[in-house]
Amino acid sequence: MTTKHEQIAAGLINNILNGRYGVGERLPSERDLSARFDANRGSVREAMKKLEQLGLAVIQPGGARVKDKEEASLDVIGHLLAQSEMPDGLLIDQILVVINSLISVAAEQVTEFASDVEIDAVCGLARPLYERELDEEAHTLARFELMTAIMQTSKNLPLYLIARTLFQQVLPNITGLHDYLTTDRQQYASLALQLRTALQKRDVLAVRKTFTEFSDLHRQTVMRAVSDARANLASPSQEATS
Amino acid sequence: MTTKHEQIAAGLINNILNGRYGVGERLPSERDLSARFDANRGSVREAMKKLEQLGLAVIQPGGARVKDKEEASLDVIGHLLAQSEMPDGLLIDQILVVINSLISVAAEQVTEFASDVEIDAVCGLARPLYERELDEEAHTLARFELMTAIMQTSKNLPLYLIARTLFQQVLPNITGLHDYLTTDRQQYASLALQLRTALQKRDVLAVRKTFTEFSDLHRQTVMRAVSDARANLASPSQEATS
DNA sequence: TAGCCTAATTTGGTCAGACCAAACTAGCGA
DNA sequence: TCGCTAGTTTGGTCTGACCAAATTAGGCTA
Repeated sequence: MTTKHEQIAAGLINNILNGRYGVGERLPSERDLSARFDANRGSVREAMKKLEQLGLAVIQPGGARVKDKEEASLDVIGHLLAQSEMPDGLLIDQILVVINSLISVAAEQVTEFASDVEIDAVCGLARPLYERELDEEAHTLARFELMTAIMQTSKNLPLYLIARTLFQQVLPNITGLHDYLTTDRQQYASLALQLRTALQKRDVLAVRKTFTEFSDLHRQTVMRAVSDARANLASPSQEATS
Repeated sequence: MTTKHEQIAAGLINNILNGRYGVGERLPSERDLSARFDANRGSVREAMKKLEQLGLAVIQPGGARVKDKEEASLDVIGHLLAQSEMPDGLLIDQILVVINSLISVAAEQVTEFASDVEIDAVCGLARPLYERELDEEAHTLARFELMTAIMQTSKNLPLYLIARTLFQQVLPNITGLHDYLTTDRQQYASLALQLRTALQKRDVLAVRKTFTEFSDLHRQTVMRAVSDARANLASPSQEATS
């Protein structure tokens, strides 16, 4: 069971993201909330603290007010994705765009500055993509691990923190998509090989090109799954359990 | 005066980032800390909540443990920059690399999808850079505003949240650099003009090219200031107060 | 002596009730 | 109608307490 202040925070977050509390509006007082959630005021305060950290509310003497989503922390993304049963396709696409951009930068940094050992380690993580037969879930995981490794090897802390945060927000919210994923393993394998040779030759241009293609492929794959899933959700057929 | 839990949190954050508490090590208990900071346990708990949100510690029954910086939230960047009197040049450079990458993406999105009105608004924000004579601070602010506008107009929420977070972390920590900034206004002006025409023609390639140059220039400017500042700090001369 | 298992202690999670200062509100008076 | 004031509400902090889980210490067994 989750702790009480987590439940309270989750409830408040949902209410805010659903628009049940408008921007600028005052949230109920801590004493109100403690009564409503049948909890102690201290617990409510801890939940409010979380809202403040998420950037969803400002807490001041006199009352807590709802802030605009655009002023929030990056961590709201996960909550936004979790709002509806099937995550918002547009939002996922936007996230992928960002990740793709960051991973290109990271890959260039790696190509230029990483040690041979580090390059080898990264290449090792690319291997499963062209050597082994992986099921959908394992394939997704392998891709994420490869990307994470590249980000980490880039030694760019902010970049890595952003990527890790985004992954953490996205991964738990796309489990429902696994049934709809149709991964073109062939193409991924060819790209993984391409990446390996480019990295080992330290060919920045080739790496960049590979990642552009890799990104496009990745984005197409996910977006196709999202639209399939949404279509299926709209008119559920016997495929739902396949 | 800041609130008590903020003071406590600040103290703990510093101690962690300074390495006074090693990774994996157990933090003092809430009761210990409340005695040490002469505060109530509830206040300490609120501070701990902040640490947890920052990703600097995990809190479990049995004790709170320090996490690795790499598992932290993006918000630690600001605290990292604030650690030393003069912000870490490498870290700032890494941040700029990320921002540059993101703004390129945003600019491309804007060029392709933004309405004419939005394009005009962005161009309006570029104007001060080539029309007016701005002092260092105003120039920096104008650049930030232009970048923020582009990010916002891109309609990519994650991208915008990341950029805004980074700006918020960086801006308060580079005020000490203003005295060392030597901005090449000529070049900025020319690039701003270039950007305007490229945007209005909706020429993606030109926009991309402009932003590559813009980014390089920006990065060089800031990095020069950082190294100057650090040199001056190492051997303070009469210039310090200029 | 080495290793395991139990019991005492410590720790975080929650609760109740209270006081203060700042912010807000309603009502009074000019 | 406007402005000021008194009362109320709100967040910030404090004291002290109980519970369950985790940790630790100790004793017991092999």
